[in-house]
Amino acid sequence: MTRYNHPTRILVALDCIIFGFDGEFLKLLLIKRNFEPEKGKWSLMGGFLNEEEDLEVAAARILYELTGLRDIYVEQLQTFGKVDRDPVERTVSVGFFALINIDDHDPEAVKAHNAYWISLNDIPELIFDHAKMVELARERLRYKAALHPLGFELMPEKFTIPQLQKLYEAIYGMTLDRRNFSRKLLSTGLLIDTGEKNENSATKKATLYKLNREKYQDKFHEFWNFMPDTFLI
Amino acid sequence: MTRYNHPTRILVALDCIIFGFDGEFLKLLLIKRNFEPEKGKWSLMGGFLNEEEDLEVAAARILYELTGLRDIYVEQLQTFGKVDRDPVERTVSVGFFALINIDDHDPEAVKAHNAYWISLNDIPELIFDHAKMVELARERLRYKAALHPLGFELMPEKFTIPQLQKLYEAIYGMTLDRRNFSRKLLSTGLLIDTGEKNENSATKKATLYKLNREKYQDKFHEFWNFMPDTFLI
DNA sequence: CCAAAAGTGTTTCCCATACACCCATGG
DNA sequence: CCATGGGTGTATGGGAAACACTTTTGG
Repeated sequence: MTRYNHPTRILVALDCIIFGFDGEFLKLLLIKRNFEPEKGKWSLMGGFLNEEEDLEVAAARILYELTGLRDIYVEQLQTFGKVDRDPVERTVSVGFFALINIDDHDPEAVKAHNAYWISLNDIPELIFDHAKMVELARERLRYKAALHPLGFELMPEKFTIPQLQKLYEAIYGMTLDRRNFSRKLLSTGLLIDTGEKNENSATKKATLYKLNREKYQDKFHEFWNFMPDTFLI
Repeated sequence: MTRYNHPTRILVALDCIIFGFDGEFLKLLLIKRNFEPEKGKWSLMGGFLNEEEDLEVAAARILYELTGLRDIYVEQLQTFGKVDRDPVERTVSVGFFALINIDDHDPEAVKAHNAYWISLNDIPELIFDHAKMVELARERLRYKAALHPLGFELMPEKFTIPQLQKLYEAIYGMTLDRRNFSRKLLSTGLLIDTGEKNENSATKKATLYKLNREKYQDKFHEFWNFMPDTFLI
């Protein structure tokens, strides 16, 4: 079998930055490592690329292994390739950015990997360059969520507008005007009124909406404007 | 020396999508391969990642080798990792997106690599998945140039507003209103009037501007709006 | 009846758009 | 003096932002 005449073949790893939202805080699914290397420390969920496996397939495999979920929102973040990023051996790692509904994950799988949902405000020290990956993923979320209706990926099937507003306020660390936010969202035509109300409320029950999936697919790449003009990245 | 107990180490390649603008057309720097594999066919400029070399350093090395330029605009595009993307051997390739002033490149280096500037309208068939890389890079350029003052990277040191408008029209394949474009650009405060005029003109000579580099650095990541609101990706 | 949260309405003001007009230059 | 392209001015409309008010619910 023919091969290239180049000496350097390298381990290719994948690391997944997995976001969730519990109604109040933005969270990441992190692993308290009960295996080597760096046993006992915190890290992202990762794995190695196999010989006969597409890169995206490997990412889906690793995400499924930890969360029990398929067909979730995943995009490539960036590839990290500093020589010394992994002290064990030269490794290039492709970072993947995932958004899931925090209620959908399989608790068994998460527990089996010794993984926990950690608020973005309380991220512990992470191994290797994982902190840099998290920071970049956070910027990417802030960037894209301002322009595209990304936030729905973090919501349950049915949700209220105030819940969605809380998500945006968590992403950007700022408060938003209730009335303008609601109008902006409804004007996108992305919301379908389910006719139901949120029963978990001590006051006026908010309307439960679901996502208009067809329109969401069609218009996802258009530029929208989910944040006030006064907001700057 | 300790190593990971994983069997698959893979060649890591880099491929560079290099954009230039000649005043009329957007162009790519492509290679007519006079070496194996796929000798005689067209491809992007690429190379392999070395053992003791950071990924970004490798990209800069490859770009320097072809153009003779350092400190140009480079960003990671995406990593391509289909199993069969390279028929010679399993190879993962990191795509890099570069913007250069077409007049600055070293013609000797370009000639030595048998490279040519090809208009984006006339891209020939490319090897492997390079056509996909080009398409993605093109989308990235269209995306970012609408939001950030990226276009200046493709301009010479001194340029006129009509020249810049021609660039945007080439990127998006549409005509723009002269007067609104000019106002929008000037209102950013990114342009410094050099006091000189473009002498290569048969009619009224346009003002030559240069980029306000400090402001450009500071404000690059803010959201701007260089395209009409009616424009959708 | 009251407090807290959800929903709807209104006014104002800025800015993007779509125009028209004037200026400079070479032939 | 005229054709071509560069530069400046202006009216208008839509939409974002900043507000006030009403409605629903549980206690």
